[in-house]
Amino acid sequence: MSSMDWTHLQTFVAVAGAGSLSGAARAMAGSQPTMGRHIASLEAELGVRLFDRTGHGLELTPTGIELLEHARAMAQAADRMALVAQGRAETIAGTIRITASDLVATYILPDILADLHGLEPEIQVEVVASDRTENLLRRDADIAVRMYQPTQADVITRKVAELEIGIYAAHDYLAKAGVPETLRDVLDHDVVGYDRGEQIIQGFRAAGVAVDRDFFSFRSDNQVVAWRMVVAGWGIGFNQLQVGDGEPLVRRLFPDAPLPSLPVWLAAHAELKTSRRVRRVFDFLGERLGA
Amino acid sequence: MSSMDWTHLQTFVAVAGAGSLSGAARAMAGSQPTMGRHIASLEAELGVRLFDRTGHGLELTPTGIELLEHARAMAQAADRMALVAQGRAETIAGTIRITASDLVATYILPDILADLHGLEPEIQVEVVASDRTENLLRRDADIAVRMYQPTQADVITRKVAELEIGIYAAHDYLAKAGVPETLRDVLDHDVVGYDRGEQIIQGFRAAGVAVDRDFFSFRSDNQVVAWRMVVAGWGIGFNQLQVGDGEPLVRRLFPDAPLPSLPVWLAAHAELKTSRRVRRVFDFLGERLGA
DNA sequence: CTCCTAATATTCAAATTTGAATGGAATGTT
DNA sequence: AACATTCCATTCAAATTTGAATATTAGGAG
Repeated sequence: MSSMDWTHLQTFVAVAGAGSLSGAARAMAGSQPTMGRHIASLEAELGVRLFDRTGHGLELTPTGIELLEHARAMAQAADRMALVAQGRAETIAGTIRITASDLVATYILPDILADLHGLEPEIQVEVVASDRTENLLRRDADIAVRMYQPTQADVITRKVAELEIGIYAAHDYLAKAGVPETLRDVLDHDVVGYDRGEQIIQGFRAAGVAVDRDFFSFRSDNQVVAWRMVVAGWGIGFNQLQVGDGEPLVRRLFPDAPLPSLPVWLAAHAELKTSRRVRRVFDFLGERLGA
Repeated sequence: MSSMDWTHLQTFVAVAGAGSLSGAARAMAGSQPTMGRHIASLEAELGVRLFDRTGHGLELTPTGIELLEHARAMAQAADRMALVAQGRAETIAGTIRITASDLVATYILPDILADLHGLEPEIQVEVVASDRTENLLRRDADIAVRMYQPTQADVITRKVAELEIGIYAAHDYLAKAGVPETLRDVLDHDVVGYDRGEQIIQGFRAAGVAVDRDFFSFRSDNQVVAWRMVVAGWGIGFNQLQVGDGEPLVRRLFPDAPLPSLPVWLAAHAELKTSRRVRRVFDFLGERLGA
C-alpha cells in the first residue's frame, strides 16, 4: 500500500523551508536529531535522495525540488483544512455551569473563577451551589466539583487534590466555654456539623473517642451556614484548612488529630473531549484546585 | 500555528474511507485502538467533531465531510509525490506491484516472474490477482496486464501479444457425455464460462451458432475456478492455448473454430517510464509475454 | 594555519506511542 | 429469545520514538 509516513512529509516541508535540520527543529516542535531521522527515513522509503548535505545545512536535490512541489501541495491542503476547521470549531465563548458544594462554591471557587475571568473573559460562568449529585448527562451542569468520586456513565473524572480538615472554634466561644485539653473533652462541648458528618465521626472514632448521633448540637444541610455558626461562637466545628485558617475569628484546635482528608474530584461529561470551552475550564480548575 | 499531526490526517482519510476504525486498521498498518486515538486527537486538535459514533461504525458529521475534502486533496498530493518519487528512484531494488487476471496470475506469470527473480533478485514482486481496473494513478499497482486496452489518462500502454483461445473438455467428461461433432452440438452440452463471457458468445455467433444467456451451465467470476471445473469434468470450457494445451486431463475440441483471440496489453503510469525498476519489469514482461 | 561558528551525526535514557487482550454495546440472525 | 457477529473503549506491557548531551565535520575569518 502507499504507506509513506505523513509525519516525515511534514518534516520534509519544514526542512526544505528552513534550509537546515536545526532551523526546522526550531520552527516546528521538535529537535534536530528527529528532523534528521525523518528525512533519512523518507529518503529510504522513497528510494530517493532529497537533500545534499553541504555541511552548512541541507540543499535540495533536483528530485527533492520536484517532490517538494507535491509536499507543498499537501501542506496547502492541510492549511485550508485547518482554516475550515477553525471556522467550524466551537468558539470558546459561551456559558459554562459549574456545580460544587456550597462551601467550595462560597470560599474556594470565587478566587479561582475571578482569575479565570481575567484570562478568558468570553466565558460566562454559572455556579450551582449544591451537593446533590447533579446530572452531568442531562447538562444540569457542565462540570462538577465533588468530594467523592462521581460514578456516572459517560462521565470523565479526575482527582485533583486531597484537602485536609481541621477542628476550629471561635475565640469568643473558647473564652466562654473553655479550651478542651483532649479530643475526649470535645464531647462536653457544643459541636456544629453538617449532614454528611460521617467522616468526622469516623475520624473521632479512629482517635479512640466514642461519639454517637447526638454528637452535633447544631446541624445544617448547608456547610456554609454551619461554618457561620462556628464563627459566630455556637461551638466547635470543622472545615478545610484552606478556609478555616483564613478566618481570623476562629482558632484551630488539635492540629494533630487524625481527621480524614477529603479528596477533590472534577467531573464532566464525555463531551469534554471535544468542547474547547469545557476543556479549558476543566483544566483550569484542575490546575488551581490542585495547587 | 499549523500544528496538526499529519499522521492523524492520514488516519482520518483511512477511517473515513473504511467507515470504521477496525476497517481502517485493516487497510493500513495499524490497530483499532490506534485509529481511535488518532481520530480523538485530531478532533481535539481541531476542536471539531468529525464522526458520529453510531455503534456499528463511525459516520462523518457534516463538518467531517467538509474537512475530508481537504484531507483527500492531501492524500492525492501524497500519491502524486509517491508516483514521481518512484519514477526518480535510482536503485532498481524495491517492490513492484503487478495486477493481472487471476488466470494469468495463476498460470502464466509464475514462470515468468521466477525467471525475473533469477535475473534481478533485488526486485520484490507483489501480484494482485484481480480483473478489476486497478487505479494505476493511486498505485494500486505499478504495472497491469490486461486483455483489453486500458484507457486511463497518463497511462502508457503496449500491446505485447495476441493469445488464441481454445475449446476444451476433460477426457472423463467426453467419455460420459459424448464428443460433440459440430459446434452446434455444443449447445446440448454443459458449458463452463466466466462472467465476461461476451467474447466467447460472439465467437459462436460468428460461427453461425446462436447462443443466449443460458449458454453457460456454470459460471464463476474467477476464471481459475471455472477452469478447474472444466478439468474436473463439469463440461466444456474455454482457455488460452498456452494453459489448455498444458493440461493433460483435457482435450482440445474444434481447433479450427473461429474464436476471437485475446490481446494482451501492458500498462503503467507515465511517470514510471523513468523508473529503472518499473521499466525493467515492464520490458521483461513484454518480452516474455510476447514469446 | 588555526580558531570560531554553525551545522550534522551518534548515543542512550526517558517519554510517548503502540497493539494484544479484554469488556461491553449494538445489530442482525437463527 | 438466545446466539453470533461486529464494532468501539480501555488497559497495560512492550516497542518505538524522542531529545539532551556529546562527538564530529565543514566552512570562513583573522
